[in-house]
Amino acid sequence: MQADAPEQYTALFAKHEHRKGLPDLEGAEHGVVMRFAPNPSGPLHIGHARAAALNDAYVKQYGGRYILRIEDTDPKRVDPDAYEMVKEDIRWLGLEITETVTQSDRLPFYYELCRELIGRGGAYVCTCDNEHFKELKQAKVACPCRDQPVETGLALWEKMLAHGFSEGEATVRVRTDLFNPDPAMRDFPVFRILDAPAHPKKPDAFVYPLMNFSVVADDHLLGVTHVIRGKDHIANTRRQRYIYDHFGWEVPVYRHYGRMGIEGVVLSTSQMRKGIDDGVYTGWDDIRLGTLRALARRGISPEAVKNAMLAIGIGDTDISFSWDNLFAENKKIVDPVANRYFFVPDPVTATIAGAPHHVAHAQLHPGDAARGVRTLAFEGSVLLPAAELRPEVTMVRLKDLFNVNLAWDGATPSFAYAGDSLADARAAKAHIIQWLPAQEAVPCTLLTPEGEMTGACEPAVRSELDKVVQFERVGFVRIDAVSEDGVRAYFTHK
RNA sequence: GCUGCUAUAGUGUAGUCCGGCCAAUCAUGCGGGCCUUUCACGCCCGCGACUGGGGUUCGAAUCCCCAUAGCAGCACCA
Repeated sequence: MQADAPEQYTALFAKHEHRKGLPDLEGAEHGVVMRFAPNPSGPLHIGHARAAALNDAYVKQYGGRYILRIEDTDPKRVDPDAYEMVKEDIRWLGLEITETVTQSDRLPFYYELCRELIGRGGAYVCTCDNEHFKELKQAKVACPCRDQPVETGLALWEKMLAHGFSEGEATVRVRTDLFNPDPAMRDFPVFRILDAPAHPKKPDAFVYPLMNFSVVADDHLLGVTHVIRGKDHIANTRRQRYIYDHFGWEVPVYRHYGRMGIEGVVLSTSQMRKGIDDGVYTGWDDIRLGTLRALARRGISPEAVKNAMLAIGIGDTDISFSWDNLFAENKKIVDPVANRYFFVPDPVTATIAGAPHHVAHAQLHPGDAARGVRTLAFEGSVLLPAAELRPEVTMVRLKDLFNVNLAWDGATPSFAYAGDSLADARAAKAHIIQWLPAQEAVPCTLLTPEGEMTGACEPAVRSELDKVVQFERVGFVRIDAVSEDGVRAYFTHK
């Protein structure tokens, strides 16, 4: 059979091979041009990461260009600091951006295209009151401006550009279909006048394109072939087709992925900004926020973020984002590289009777002896985690050191050296716990989503600033700050 | 209300276009075990899903209809 019909044979089995990776994009065989188009209202958050990572992955898969387009055509929603923050976040994510455009730099280009669109009869200048227009639209009735001759439209457009109208007095509308069953499609606006606030980058501007116009203009001029965005843009895609049709341009391939619910962090830019201003959050990287910089501060690697987003993919179903899955991706990346250290939460000082002085050597990484060891000198007393010292506990083993017997006088334990034998500890089912030499422990605050945990860590942790390490038996943490007073670490995950 | 989209285990995802190999994939999570001087890593075993109801068919996760649920849009935001 295999020899007779090899093609059918392979097809038979290909069908049920389980696909991994992203689905193919139609028409992408010869490369793609894609874009990531954030609004500069604040730093990027997890929601942005999905669009950013998906587009990035497809450009890498098919080859081509990846455009960063800053969509700053609404001065009300522009934070001047966001331009730089967005770029920082993109660098952190490791996107392979090939070029960057900023829409506020391109206003003359949009104006020229608008002139052309009006000239083609594809748009008109509407001077109706906005509320009135809405009523007409609902009733599928043309507003008086709709029938204006092309010359009138062009003249009114020039008047707009000459500031002959103020805010709200004139808007450019695309001629679509008043009988479209979806009222959202009917003669939607593409340019409006905004007298205030001034645009942070273009203080003299007052005629602004709406997103549906600038996006089409740029996508066409930049040669964008494929667009992957959230399904909140489905209606915009349909609107944009009208503009493409008026110009006679070729339409890109679109994919709209479903809504992603994210729990446990704040994502709304306005809410974040208010919280920062009010002093509720320490900044854009406060770990209670869903920004990428907050994730970075918690010790999440950019690769983990991208991998998690690619695993979610471009399905149009609404999904809920899983922190567990992100953490699992991160652990795969971080576990092989993170050095191990002792951190003793809620430390109790214990003087151990009868113990010889001893220098312990603990591996920096259990899977990689070549990385070397940390040395901890035992000189009589140690710090132990209070949670391990419960009245029913009669023996513990200090990891990489020796065994300790506990004798309880009521609630007060006393500690005595119990030999070096690991076998003894195993026989006694003693917990193997982390410890620190009392004389050289460094104060350490561990910040978790649940709150602050105070404790102490090894002195060597001081050299791990900005790195993710594992506090043995506690979890992975990122060393956020090192000072005279000690170490501050953020809990990443188990 | 109008317009459109979607529905696979706790979570994410493959399979759905072109019905049979699907008593349904992989990951994560959870439970158990092994390994281990970490409650990490690794390995093994297990748990767990085709929204409901009709229809077409020899045969339906896959096609059709209805229901239900969720989501998006109906901005001079992006």
